[in-house]
Formats: sequence, structure tokens, C-alpha cells
Amino acid sequence: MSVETVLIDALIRAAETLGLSTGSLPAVEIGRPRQKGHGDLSSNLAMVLASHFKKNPRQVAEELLRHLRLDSGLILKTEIAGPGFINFTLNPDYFFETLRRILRDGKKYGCSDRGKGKKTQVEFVSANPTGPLTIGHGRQAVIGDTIARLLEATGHEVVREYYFNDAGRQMRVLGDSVRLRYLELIGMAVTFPDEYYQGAYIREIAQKAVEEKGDSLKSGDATDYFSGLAEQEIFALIRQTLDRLGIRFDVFYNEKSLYETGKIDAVLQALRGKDLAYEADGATWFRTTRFGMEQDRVIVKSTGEPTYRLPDIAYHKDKMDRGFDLIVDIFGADHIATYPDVLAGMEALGYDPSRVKVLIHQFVTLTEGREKIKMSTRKANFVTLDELMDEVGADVTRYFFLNRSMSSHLNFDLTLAKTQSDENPVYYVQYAHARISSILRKAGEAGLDPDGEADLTRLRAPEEMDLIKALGTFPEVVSDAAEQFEPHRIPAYLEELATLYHRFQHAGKEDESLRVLSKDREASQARLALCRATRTVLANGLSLLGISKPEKM
RNA sequence: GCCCCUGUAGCUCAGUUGGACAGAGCAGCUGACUUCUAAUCAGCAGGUCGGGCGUUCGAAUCGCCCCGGGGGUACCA
Repeated sequence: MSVETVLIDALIRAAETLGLSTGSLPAVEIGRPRQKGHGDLSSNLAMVLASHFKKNPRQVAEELLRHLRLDSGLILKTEIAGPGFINFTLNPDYFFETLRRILRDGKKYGCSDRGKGKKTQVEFVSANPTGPLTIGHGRQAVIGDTIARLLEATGHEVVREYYFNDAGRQMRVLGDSVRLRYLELIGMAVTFPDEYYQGAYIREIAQKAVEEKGDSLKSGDATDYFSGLAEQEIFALIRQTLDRLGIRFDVFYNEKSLYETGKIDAVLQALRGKDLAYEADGATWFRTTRFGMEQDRVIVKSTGEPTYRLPDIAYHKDKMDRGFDLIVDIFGADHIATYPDVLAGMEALGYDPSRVKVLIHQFVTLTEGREKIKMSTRKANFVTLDELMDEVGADVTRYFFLNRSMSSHLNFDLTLAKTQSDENPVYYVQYAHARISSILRKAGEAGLDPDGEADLTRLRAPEEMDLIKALGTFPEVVSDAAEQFEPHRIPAYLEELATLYHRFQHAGKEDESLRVLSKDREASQARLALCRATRTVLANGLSLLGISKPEKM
């Protein structure tokens, strides 16, 4: 039983002796004061009950305290503060126990089984192979991968999936773009349309075609060859980029297969069978108005070609049929309009739409100093994810994207990322890890045992206690981040933890007796244990972010 | 017009789901190294939380109305 539940039980019992029936009690909550000096835990119960008793909250708090029976081995001190908070100070033994647990659990510390065995799919990136991944894709890739890692850490069984389409208009234009560059390369005069893909990579693919085929394709329709070649080359590039970021997909799902296996038709039939699809103006419409939307939507154009909605619905039906309990879709803000239709589709087909969790991340605005750089795959003026990693490395790239909540626009100043990479917070966190590694190495030389037994009660300095307390909240941070799908909580936590560690180690510089490797052997062993526990948590956190854990810097 | 995101220190952003005097990093200014790696630490300065009204014991957080920025509102994806 956690301390929180113990306290809640005790508070409820105290409230009952004041004449409140359990039924009329509001939900009792235990919070963590953010201010030092307000104890370790606090309850707002007195303030919530004040209006019921028509008394002042501090007075209610006093009465509650008078009836509160607490285990002194757990709670050291209670106090009424502020407008009527009851603050609890925990017995340090409690924290030493969590420290032991960290040392015992190691890599598992922070993991939980909240999502025990839940079959979960995370779909992200899903960029069509029309060009190198951009910085916008990068944000999604890193967010998606980290959410997958968080879900794994909380016991989910995760499949990472990339959905793409290599048919359709986009790919035809791509193939034809390559064809025109090819013709140019073999010396023919062509006019290259504005709306075609302008990037230099198109020429490189065309060059490959020249090497493979010479000028044998100068006449006739070889668009299929060109788009096939382009897809192959570009996908290889995309996988390579993802690999640099440490991202591996379990499944690459091709939209085309939905047609080949008849899944598209099956959806159409099913919708028609339920009178949820109808023909009008030469097109086929989905009765989305049945599901609370303002207008019906076209799912098959008058040309006979489906709109994106139909395959999207068929794809999600397939996810449902594959038995996923939780389906996480990660989209950029530009796709925000597509998901209500997909969810309506699920409902129409008799599935529970609440199994789908749609996460929308806002755009990345790339700036160079004050200049905004516009990003578009078709125009040549984008900065690729690879170029970014060339400049700042994979760790910084991942960290930058994970640092901020996905609902806020990300302002990525390229000049800042390049010139200030030394001052990037990721190094601050990594440095704490490296520093600990170094001190553990030194411990052996000093005749201490870095992995040895320790009397943890020797840890009493404020710098030590603050660090221990922070280590104890890690599992909660991880499960909250996973549950809320908010990866940015992890870097925020790690920065705080790194600060506490740096402060702890620095204390030894001001006060000789607080050094980790001191003359007091027992104190040293206890501090080494604290170092090890801190390194474990830093390492586990960095692993969740997919960022390296240097032993030296 | 309607829908989604957003507005917090000079800049970039957090804010534990309604709690205690609003926080961090960077930039600025002071100080601390023959180091258990100073890629560090301590301190100072910096705010009408876009504006207004409301709900509440209590609002950056919830509701309504304005103002600004971004995205969407296709028989494009």
C-alpha cells in the first residue's frame, strides 16, 4: 500500500469521526507541495470541507488533526499551513527504502505493468516516399518512438507501424519529375513544371537511371520504371534517416495492399449495406451526418478513385481486426480534419472508436536567426532531418523535439542549435551521467567498493535528501507521461534530477565532509550507493528518450 | 462563418489536471576552479500569466465575450 492511500484512509476515518458519512465525502486527494518547507505530502481536505461545516478551513484542519491516527514510523510530522493545508513530513526511512528499491530494480526501475499485456499499435511518420524526411517529420518520428517506448515501459505490447502509399497522383508526379530530369541529363531540352518535385535528390535518382539504363528510356512511357526507382531510392534514404535516430518499425503497411486484398471494397459494401453510403453527383458519399458531422463526405470520387478517407477507414478497420486494444495515431496538425471521418467510420462499422487515440502535434517552425524558413517537400528549400543531424547529432535532435509539449508550436532556431550546441540541456543531463560514471570509477582507485553494501541512514544532508526524494518520483513521472501521452515530461524531470545531482556533488566542494569520496568510509559508501541509484534513473530516463548515456564526456 | 492548437520574464518554453508568494533554460549582471570532469555551482535582476467579465474558500489552469498568431474547413493527403 502506498503512503498516499494510507493517508487517504486515515483522513477519511478522521472526517467520519467529525460526523461526515463516507458517501458525502468529496474525493480525498493527496498532493505534493512544490514549495520546500511545506512537507512531503499535503491534503486540501480541510479546505474542501470548510464550506460544508461553515467554519474556517484552518479550524477544520485542526479538528481533523485531532482525530488523525498515523503511524509515526511513516509520518514524522503534521502541520497546518497556508489557507488550511495539512502538510505531512515523511520519516526518512521511507526514502531510504525507495533508494534500496532503485538499487535492486536497476533497469526495471520506473517500469510498471499498468498496461499489462495490452496489445498496442503506434502509427507514426507515415510519410509517402516522395522525398527525404523533413524536420517536421522528425518531430513526429521522435514523439512517436518515445511514446512507443513509454508504453513499453508501462507493460504494453507495442507494434510500431509506418503506413504509406506508393500509388496515386503524388507518385506519378514524382516518377515524371525523375523522368524529366533524366531526359535533361541525357541532353534533351525539357520544360520542368513548377508543381513538380524540385529537390536535388530527384536529379540524383535520375542519374542512377542513366547509369542503369543509358539513354534507352528517352522515348515511350516509362513512368512506372521511374516512380518505382524513385520509391526504392527514397525509401532506402528514409529508413537510413530513421535508423540514425534509433527508430525501427515493426511493420511497413502499404495502402496498395488494402486494394489487393479487397479490404477497400469490403468497407464500401458494409457501408452501403447499412445505408451509410450512397451515390450522388457521380460520386459515393459517406453519411457522416449520421455521426454528428455537418456534411456528408465523398469517399469515391466521380473519377472512380477513392478519396483518402476510404483507405484510411479500411486501414483502421484492419487495425481493429488485428486485435489491438489500443491504437495510437500520431498526425501533424495539417491532418487534423481526417480523423473525425475515420472515427465515424469505425463507429459505422461497429467498432469502438475509443480504442483509437489520436495525437496531434503542432508544426515545427524553422528559423535561422530571425528569418523563417518555409518548408515544403516539393520546393527545394526544405532542410532535411539528415542535414539537421549532420549539424547537431541525433541526441540533440531527439532532445529538441521531445523537450516541448506536442500541442505547442515548436520554434526551432537552426543557428541556435548549431552555435549553442554546447549549452544544450541534453548535455547537462548527459554530463550528470558521465560525472557519476567517473566518480564510480574513481571509487575503486580510492579503495572503496562502488557496488558495496552501505548504511543509507548516513545520508542526511539536505542535498542528499532532496536528490533521494526526486529519485522516488520517477515511476510516477513515467506512468503519467505514458498515460497522458506526454513525452516532454521526461526531459523536464531529468533536467531537474541532473540539477539536484550537480548540486549534491558540488556540495563536496564547499564542504570537505560532504565529498562522495571522503575519509569517512561509511559515509562514502552511502553516497556511492546514492550515485549509483541516480545514474540508474538518469540512464533509464535517457533510454526512454532514445538518447545515449555517455560514461565520459 | 465554423472547428482544432496557441498567447506566461528580452528570447525559447514548463506549470503535477483548480491550490500555498507564477518556474526553468538561454541572454544580462556578481561571485566560486592547482576539480571526486567548471559541459558545474551560488546569487542578482527581470511578470498586469494577451484583455475583460464570471464560477470558486482559491483561477495561468474552468465558462462566456473580445484581440493577436498557426493549422484546418476539397471529388488533395
